[in-house]
Amino acid sequence: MPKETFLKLNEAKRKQITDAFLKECAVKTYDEASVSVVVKKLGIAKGSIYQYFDNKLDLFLYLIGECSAVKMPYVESIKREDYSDFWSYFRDLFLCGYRFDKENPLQSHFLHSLLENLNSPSIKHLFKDMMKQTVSAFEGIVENEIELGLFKNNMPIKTMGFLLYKVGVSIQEELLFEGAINPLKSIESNSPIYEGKKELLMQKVDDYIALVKPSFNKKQL
Amino acid sequence: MPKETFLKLNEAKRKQITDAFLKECAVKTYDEASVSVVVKKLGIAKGSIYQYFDNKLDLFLYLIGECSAVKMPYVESIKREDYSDFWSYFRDLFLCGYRFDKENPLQSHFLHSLLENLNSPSIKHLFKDMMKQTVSAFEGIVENEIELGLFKNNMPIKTMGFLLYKVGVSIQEELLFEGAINPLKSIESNSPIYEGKKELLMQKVDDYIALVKPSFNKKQL
DNA sequence: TATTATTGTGACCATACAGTCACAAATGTA
DNA sequence: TACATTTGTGACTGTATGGTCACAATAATA
Repeated sequence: MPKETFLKLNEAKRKQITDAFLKECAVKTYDEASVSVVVKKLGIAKGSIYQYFDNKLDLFLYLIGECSAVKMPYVESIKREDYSDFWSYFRDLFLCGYRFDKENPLQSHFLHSLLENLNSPSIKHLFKDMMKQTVSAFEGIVENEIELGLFKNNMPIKTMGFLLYKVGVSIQEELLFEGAINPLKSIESNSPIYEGKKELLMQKVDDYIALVKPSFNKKQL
Repeated sequence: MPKETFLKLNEAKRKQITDAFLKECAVKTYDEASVSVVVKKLGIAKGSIYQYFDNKLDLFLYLIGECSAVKMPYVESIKREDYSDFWSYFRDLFLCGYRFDKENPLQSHFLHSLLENLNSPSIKHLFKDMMKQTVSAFEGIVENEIELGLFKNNMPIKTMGFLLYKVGVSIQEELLFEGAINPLKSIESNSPIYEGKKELLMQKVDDYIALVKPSFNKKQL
């Protein structure tokens, strides 16, 4: 948690600092990201940062919290109950993500970059915990779909949850892998990751859904 | 490539050095792994290492090469042609991996640990290339299965290849995630990753195959 | 044995970083 | 204006690393 010194700062300066670190961390790993470098760019003293935050990790956690808070409303703007089919809900989640990305490029870039931090020496423990939560959320989703009679009930839930999680991640990863999106380039121009690539993204989502649906859905009799 | 000074070493010493670095790198990331530390453990001078290898990366690449060479025969001991069904071949590949692990624990540990290096700052470029090769190999597999009329031909091959690759990786990752295997512990006792866990591994493989098969296989008419 | 070639050594260099702290500047208060 | 409190500063510390190099020890050759 930031110290109150940081919270008492005027909004402009707070945003300036936050944004600078978001940008640094969106482009580099936690361990690569350098407080010294950002501070130089900002034109403020290094000591100041340590009057705002306990340490580098504290700062990083603050960034995660902020960006998550910004994204949350987008994700929560849709509810599973309003869909008869899981996959159309799943699909719309990506539309929400697209809107979030479009309206908050910097935060989107940062959250995307978190995936690259899974094995960062200094914070891998932390990320293991986060992943544990995410995966168990996916397990919950699977359980729910099974109760609804939509997903298969003859497969280990853990495996289904894990795979569903991996599918979600793979969509992003494959786009990256193919070079269809290029965060390092788009962040330079402060543009969203998926700028002008809505169709591309949703096509990939549809591909994955079509491919993966038969694995999860109960067979129709 | 190691310098010839290294190759001229007697086998015992060469193995001693290789093994020490394998162990270090199996437990830590490339960037975390420390030449200084290993050298201390070995009781030799740091300068010696730099008479054997150009630099740390050269050494690391040597380790990859050696371990791959050891694993290769295991993987190549079975051929797709000898199976009527892709998934039984896929399954047997894991049996081969199990044997390799059992007979070469250290090398197995090292190769497993490579997955944690995907985003290591100093070598991520290198790993992107390796992944590119792997994924395109999986695309080749998919293409072949399509030609055989076994896999669906109405899905993008790239996506199918990428997903198949992810499935393979996920098996290992989920076992790790669940704590079913514990490399950091088993390497301490020089025991294989899957010691006494053959059933566990193959059960997971079977689960994944059962789950994922409907996504890839052409529907029977 | 004397000379040369090869291998081994470890103090040392350059580098980079997170985090500190004595001090300075600015702001608030009376 | 005089004092107190909060905020800002940047040189400095401690720490760790990969890599070097002048030199020492050993092995090979004659």
